[in-house]
Amino acid sequence: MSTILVVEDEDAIRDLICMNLEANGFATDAAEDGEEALVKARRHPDLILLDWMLPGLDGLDVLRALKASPETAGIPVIMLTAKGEETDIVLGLEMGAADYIVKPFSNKVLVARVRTQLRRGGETERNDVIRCGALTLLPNERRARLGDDELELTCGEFDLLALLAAHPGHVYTRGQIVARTKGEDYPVTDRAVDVQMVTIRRKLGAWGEHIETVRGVGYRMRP
Amino acid sequence: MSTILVVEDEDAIRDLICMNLEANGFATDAAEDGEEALVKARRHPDLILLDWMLPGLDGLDVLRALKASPETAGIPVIMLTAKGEETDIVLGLEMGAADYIVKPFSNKVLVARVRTQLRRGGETERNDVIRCGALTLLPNERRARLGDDELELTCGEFDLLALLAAHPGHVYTRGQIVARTKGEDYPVTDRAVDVQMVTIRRKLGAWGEHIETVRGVGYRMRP
DNA sequence: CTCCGATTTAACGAAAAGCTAACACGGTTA
DNA sequence: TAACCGTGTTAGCTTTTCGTTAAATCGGAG
Repeated sequence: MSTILVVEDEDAIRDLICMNLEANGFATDAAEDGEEALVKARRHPDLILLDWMLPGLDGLDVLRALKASPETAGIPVIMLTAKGEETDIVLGLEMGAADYIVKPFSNKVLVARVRTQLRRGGETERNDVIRCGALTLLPNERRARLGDDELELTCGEFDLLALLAAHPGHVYTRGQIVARTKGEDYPVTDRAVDVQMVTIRRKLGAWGEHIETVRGVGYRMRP
Repeated sequence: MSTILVVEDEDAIRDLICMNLEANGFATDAAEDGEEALVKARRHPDLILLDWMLPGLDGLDVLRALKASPETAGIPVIMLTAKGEETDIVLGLEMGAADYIVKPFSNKVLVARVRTQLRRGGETERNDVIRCGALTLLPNERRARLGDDELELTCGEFDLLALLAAHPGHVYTRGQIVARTKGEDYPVTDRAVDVQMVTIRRKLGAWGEHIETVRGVGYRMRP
């Protein structure tokens, strides 16, 4: 599922946009000013909807900061502008914004535009890599390496490992693991997670120790 | 230099757009109806500006035809629509249009949008030769060679192979494969991909091993 | 040290995913 | 019209993965 970061200072509009996006199957994150936006952009949203008129840092400042950091430069940004800010629009597009939408806009247009950008983002290879100690995961290629050795992981094992490795130190309950690798309300026993964990640990060999069991809670990956 | 195909039935507007683009360093080609557009699209323009209200074939028809042909499907299309054609806009974007501009528009906005699309397009595709190990694909001529032997591939087989070979290592799901070789929402079973894969592998002989099945996900090409 | 609940682990069977042959359909050619 | 080609679907078969069960093991509180 794709996550959209919505940056907009007016509560009502922000909530409306978020609700609308969620109704269409997107996850959302929200920020109400430029600084919050820059912080939350580090969480790797798939797309950012950026209001142009913000208190403090304005849209252009935020966009410039986003494009300046390699970590966030690849995230497509759609500007939200009011009528008559045409100069800003050109500036924004030349600064690297992917698109703009003029307020007021309809829900349908918003969603269609978002989809277009996401589709495109999927096409251009975003070569992201998940690294955690000696472990390297390539989600695009669905390959895993430990040091220089290729690991033979099944689909489910890869997803589970990717979840833990993407957030080292974070503890996930078995329920969360199932929800995030199989989908919400996927009907399985908690034991299923344990079992999969066993085979993963076995495949990781000695390095398997880095997956810690947090008794009574779940599992965590140590970097 | 990039060439833009401008499809617009009103002479005055078409000339205006062309002049404007040329003043900004683009080459232009012009068509005044849908059929002419489809013919001229075969000349590989870098981008198409497509008016939505055309005599005869309308914009949607033209877009559909463009996306249906592998030869032209990759060319980004920006729709030119009048105010209040919101339904059309959504339709167009979902049919694969890259963007839209609402008339009347300023020259600056037009050029900025065109640049945005070209920048994007230029980053990705437009390679004359796709090479992956012993495999060589010539998209322009639609020919394929394995070592020194010419391969007899059907149209669909070529597209599929080109997709995988253009991004070695990258795993594509069956859905993505269909979407990118046949078009978004093309109605086929996933099995269709498997079947095509069988014949491709057979034609590749021993080298077919380089196409790996990633169980639970899709297919991947090993360099 | 003992007990109890939580976790690890092996084993088994069910379910899913993939491969492939056979067939169906529409379009083009002889 | 018949034969052919490209393309999809269907269905049977094989391989792999997944989930449950149940027994063994572990860890910490008392």
